[in-house]
Amino acid sequence: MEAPIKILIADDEPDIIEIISFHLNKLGYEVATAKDGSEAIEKANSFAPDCIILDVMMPKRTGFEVCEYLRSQKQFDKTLIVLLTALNDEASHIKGLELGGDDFISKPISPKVLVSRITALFRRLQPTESDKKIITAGDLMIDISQYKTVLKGVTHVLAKKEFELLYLLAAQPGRVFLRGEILSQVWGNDVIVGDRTIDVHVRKIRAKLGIDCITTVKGVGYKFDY
Amino acid sequence: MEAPIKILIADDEPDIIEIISFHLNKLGYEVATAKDGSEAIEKANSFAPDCIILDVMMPKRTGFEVCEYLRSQKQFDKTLIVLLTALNDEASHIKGLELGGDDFISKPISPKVLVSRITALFRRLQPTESDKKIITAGDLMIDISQYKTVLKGVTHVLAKKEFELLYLLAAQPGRVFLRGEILSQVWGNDVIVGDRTIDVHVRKIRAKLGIDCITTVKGVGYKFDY
DNA sequence: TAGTTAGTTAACAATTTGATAATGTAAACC
DNA sequence: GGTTTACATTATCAAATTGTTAACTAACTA
Repeated sequence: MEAPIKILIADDEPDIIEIISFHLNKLGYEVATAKDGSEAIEKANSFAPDCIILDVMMPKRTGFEVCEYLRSQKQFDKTLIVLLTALNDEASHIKGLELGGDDFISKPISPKVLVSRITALFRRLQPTESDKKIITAGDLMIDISQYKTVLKGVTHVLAKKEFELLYLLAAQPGRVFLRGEILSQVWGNDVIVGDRTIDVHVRKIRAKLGIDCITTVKGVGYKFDY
Repeated sequence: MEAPIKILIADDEPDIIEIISFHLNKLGYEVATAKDGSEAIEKANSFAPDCIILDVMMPKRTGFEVCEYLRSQKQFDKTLIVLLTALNDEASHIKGLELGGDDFISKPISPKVLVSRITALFRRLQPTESDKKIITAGDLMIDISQYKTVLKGVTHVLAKKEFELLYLLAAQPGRVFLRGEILSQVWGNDVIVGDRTIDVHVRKIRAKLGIDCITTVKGVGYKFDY
């Protein structure tokens, strides 16, 4: 995510708001606050936060009501909702989660733990992070999820081994890979192939892309340089 | 998900295992258990659970160690990890989450709350945006609620598996799906079918729609591209 | 119960890919 | 200047992968 992550805190106790804001700000989050349930809904709409921390016991509308409302609105589909409460009874805990809350934390709250839990939730929310593996270098783009390379807007289709070899090198531009490293990474340790095989594949990549993005380091190996 | 959700419980106290298993089973989850850290890792590999509940204090390997190990393995990327502990100190709470845990719960645990929290975590894992029932790409429309595809205004009726395969690929256009992914998503992990089965279905889809919207990536898999 | 449909498998054809050998080339070394 | 060394190039062939067709089975339907 490019823009800073936005978090809305809704609680009627100014002390709580202040201490949580302080910790979240310190970590680079953009924070907005609300002092009751109605304001929480207003701010949710205007601020469009990525995460909303809701005290259950608030004037005007309870955290439960706000949570239920937010969950009924499509634009808050992906918004994390963390419910805070002084009550530690099982029933409200379960109710909070059933209304669509992502976490339910009983007071007294350690700000560090709260922040830690929110971080854990955000981590889970980024499923594409590990999937999206796109390397870009100048006008060359290498996308492993699509198994394709795009150079100056033109897509070039590489064979499996060619692609894997290019991807390995391009993942660490400038770093020289020994022939042995390349063999074990791309071909695996079990397969036994000759040294010349690498040369041939390097040549094919150069030919297909039409650019010399792979540099030979004589007597050592190859590196991606573009 | 077609197949039942699998949960692994690791705790050295048989009572805890029994009561949690009971509740999870009742809700239709498939449950496996382990009595120490080493067994937890073994079972994680053989059982391939969607969620792992780890007691922190276990013989052989602690929950922290197991958690750290699992997070270092790529195949457990998407596996939920819930840590249980008798200690309620802030430091281990934060440590557990930083090691990659998705939730951290202090004992004594209410089984209902535990189950409720796990459900909340799973709910978040479900793709909300791609929950869209209708996929459109150019003049092709794929409607899962009616199980039909409309191309240039003409409705084409695909068989169940054909449709599910097309739907999976079309949900993420351009993304290459490995054969293994396709098998586990469309056919499920338990069913064993040959590789040719996928080819045949792809062929049927191409024939019925009359367009080549599925591209073969040799040695890798298939992708939707239109 | 015969006919239909979906799903799967098997067999073979078509295609692509990968590895190797043979040869060419350029720099390094003596 | 000849020799050696290292890498590049080309051509070829075997192996792997996928496409296609046909046939079989199970479930459903009339």
